[in-house]
Amino acid sequence: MPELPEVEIIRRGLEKYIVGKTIVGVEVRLEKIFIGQTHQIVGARIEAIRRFGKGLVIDLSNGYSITAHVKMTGQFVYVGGETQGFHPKLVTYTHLPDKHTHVIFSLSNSSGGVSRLFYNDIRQFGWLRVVRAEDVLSQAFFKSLGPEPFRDLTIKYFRKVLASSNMPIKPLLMDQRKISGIGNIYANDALYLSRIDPRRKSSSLTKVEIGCLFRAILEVLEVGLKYGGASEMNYIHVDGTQGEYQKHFLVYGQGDKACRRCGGMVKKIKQAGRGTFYCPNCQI
DNA sequence: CACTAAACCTGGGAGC
DNA sequence: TGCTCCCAGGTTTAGT
Repeated sequence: MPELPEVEIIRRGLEKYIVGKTIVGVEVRLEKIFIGQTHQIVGARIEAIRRFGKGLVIDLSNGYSITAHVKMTGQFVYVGGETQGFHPKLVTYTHLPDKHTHVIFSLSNSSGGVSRLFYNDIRQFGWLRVVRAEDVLSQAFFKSLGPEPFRDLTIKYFRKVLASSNMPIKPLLMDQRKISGIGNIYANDALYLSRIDPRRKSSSLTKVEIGCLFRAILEVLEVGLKYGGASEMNYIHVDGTQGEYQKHFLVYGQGDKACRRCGGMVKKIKQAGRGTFYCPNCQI
């Protein structure tokens, strides 16, 4: 379920553990996951980690970058001296690689110590792609992304997008071409927080409702970040620990449970093929 | 162009 | 124990 907060937490983890290290080897165990040639990245130093929407970019010292998308079940897990053996929340990844490990990077630090970064992905939907640094943003995925919260998404643009769409508001929030970073969990929770029915036609929202929803989006993403993301399915941090936001869901995953605001029954419906949770009593 | 539906995959849970 | 069926959701592609 990685959305903006989860991918940002992964970005920070990669920044902490792999920036400054040199790639000394790459083992690709599942060809379709890794698009590119391993010789393009072996020998290069990792310079920076960037994020655009739910996509990651690992910039290397030789003019290449590795772009990545973890989709729903991808994991980057670093195993080295810095992460070994003392985390109370560690989800035990000392047994890596396992059958879901598709790419293994061997890294070395300036004093020659070797560590490893594993890319695991149960459902194999994610991808890693080697591209020239200058071509990253012209790659189809990155090119298609709309503005994102906390960066270039403005209330003015948000009003314009909503006003010009006949879609229900919830699928619109998840449309990465219009706004990037929001997925199913945070779309559900932002609409709940702003008391808006997810089925409402986007263009029917009033100026006040739009302002309220805009603030709710920033709020839920911030809370998600604060708790280290939602480890509902397979998402974990680069050091192998779990996020906690799944313990603080407002309405996501609460089907047939009591609404925490009014006590009414939370309803689950399907919109554009995705599960939608809302309280029919307090979301109007 | 807008929009929908299926495809990509595996694991976990329900029902039998 | 083990079978079938369904569900999870972020793109990506095919189709209307």
